[in-house]
Amino acid sequence: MSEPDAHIPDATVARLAAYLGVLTRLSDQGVTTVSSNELAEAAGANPAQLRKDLSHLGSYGVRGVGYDVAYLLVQLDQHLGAGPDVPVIIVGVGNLGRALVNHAGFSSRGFRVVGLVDSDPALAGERVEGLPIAPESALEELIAQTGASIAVITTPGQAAQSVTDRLVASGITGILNFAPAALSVPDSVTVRKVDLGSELQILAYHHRRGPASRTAVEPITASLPPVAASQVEPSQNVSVPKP
Amino acid sequence: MSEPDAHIPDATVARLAAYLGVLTRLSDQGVTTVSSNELAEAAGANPAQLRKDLSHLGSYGVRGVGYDVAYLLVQLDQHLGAGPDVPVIIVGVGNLGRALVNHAGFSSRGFRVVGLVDSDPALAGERVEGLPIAPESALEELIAQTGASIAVITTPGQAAQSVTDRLVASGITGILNFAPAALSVPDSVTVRKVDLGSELQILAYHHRRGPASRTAVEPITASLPPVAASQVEPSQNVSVPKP
DNA sequence: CTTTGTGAAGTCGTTCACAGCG
DNA sequence: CGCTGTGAACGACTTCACAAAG
Repeated sequence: MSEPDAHIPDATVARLAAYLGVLTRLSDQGVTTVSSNELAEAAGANPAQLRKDLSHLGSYGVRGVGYDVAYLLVQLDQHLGAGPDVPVIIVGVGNLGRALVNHAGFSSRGFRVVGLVDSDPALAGERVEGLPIAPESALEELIAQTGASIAVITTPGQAAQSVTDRLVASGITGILNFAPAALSVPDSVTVRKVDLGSELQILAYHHRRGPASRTAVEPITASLPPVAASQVEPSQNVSVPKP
Repeated sequence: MSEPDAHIPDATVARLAAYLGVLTRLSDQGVTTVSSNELAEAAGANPAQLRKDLSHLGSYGVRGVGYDVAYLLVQLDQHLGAGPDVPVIIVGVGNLGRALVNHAGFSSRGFRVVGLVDSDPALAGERVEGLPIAPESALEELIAQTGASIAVITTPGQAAQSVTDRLVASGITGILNFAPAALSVPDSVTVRKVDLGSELQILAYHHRRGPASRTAVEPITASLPPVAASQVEPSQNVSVPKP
């Protein structure tokens, strides 16, 4: 299975994104070669799993040596990336929305926040990190002008579904949802949900079980409920066992 | 399996946390009864899965009727929760850290941010939402004084591991990690990782596959790599198919 | 001799479908 | 008669272990 176009499991895609991040850092550090052992450890994964994940894309390693960082980086980018400067808009400019405008993790991956929208008229026109906040009525226009196909929702839960419907109608195909609500979208749209409150709740649960229980957590891109639709929870977890 | 103490799969725990959030909202709205169908839809899950999840805790429903919202809420709280006002500290007071200090999703779940730490001396003493920023040297003291057992890391990636080591040494048992780094911790500590850059990358991947491919995303508490250790990625995703 | 790539086996989680109970 | 609770079937992901390649 070295052919590129086959179906790639969701769990694998999530890990590939993590590998990409690690590779970018290694490349910046001047590292030229990595073995599956090294890369897996840096990404919090299992070496065998990493090799299998990579095998979905093709054979980019050299037996007896490992992987060329620069080359693998390019290959991963071609499979996952959408080129540099992918436009993203943020809907809901509260504390969280503001914090994400210049988020380093976004820009380092080639994403750029090109638009902000908020329903509060008092915010219209205000600038955050140099970017003006558009009124909610300008949502469709903003998407058309910026060409964004990915949106981040940081509104209160009750506003999330109506915003989502408008985003979808305007051609958005990927949504990162921080609002505490299950979004309903067509199968053609992918949703990943990040529920920070649930994250702490999960940590509290493990704590209550006592320091003795070593219940593994979910890996970043562990397993997902493979459904035809596309609501995903970003709360992926990665278990880091001690091999 | 109606006995409480059995082992609960990580995937289930993550969903239970989501159910808890939905139930709280329903309760606030005055809803007194829900069926597995209704609750599952609101949480973005499958009715059968929800019933199975709940069965890990016991039989709290009434056949032919559904679940009593208030009662189920209490039961879930007892299994997941750690009581009201669970203390949490945040290490790394950048944009993201500041945004999380008064995050509504935290307080509504009973968590309260009681301490802030940053390595930048220039920030020491500054207040965020009324809470003073402590110097890094006071980390251990802060944990001892507040009794926090859960920490949120929002530092740059390179600082994450050293901070983690100190947190663990001070008795922290749960870590929510936003830094782009795989943390190494003992089995007794649970780590959940949220990598926002990877989240967008995953969305971009699905976009590239064209609107035709309805690759399901990972469910919030889908499958995890069950390891003895406890590094989890919060990037859980939930697929929301159209039943 | 080292490290990749991968079929096969094993494990875990989700979905089905119905018995059980109100 | 409706809806829950659950054993059993199914499917997916992970881990193993080794052949192949450099």
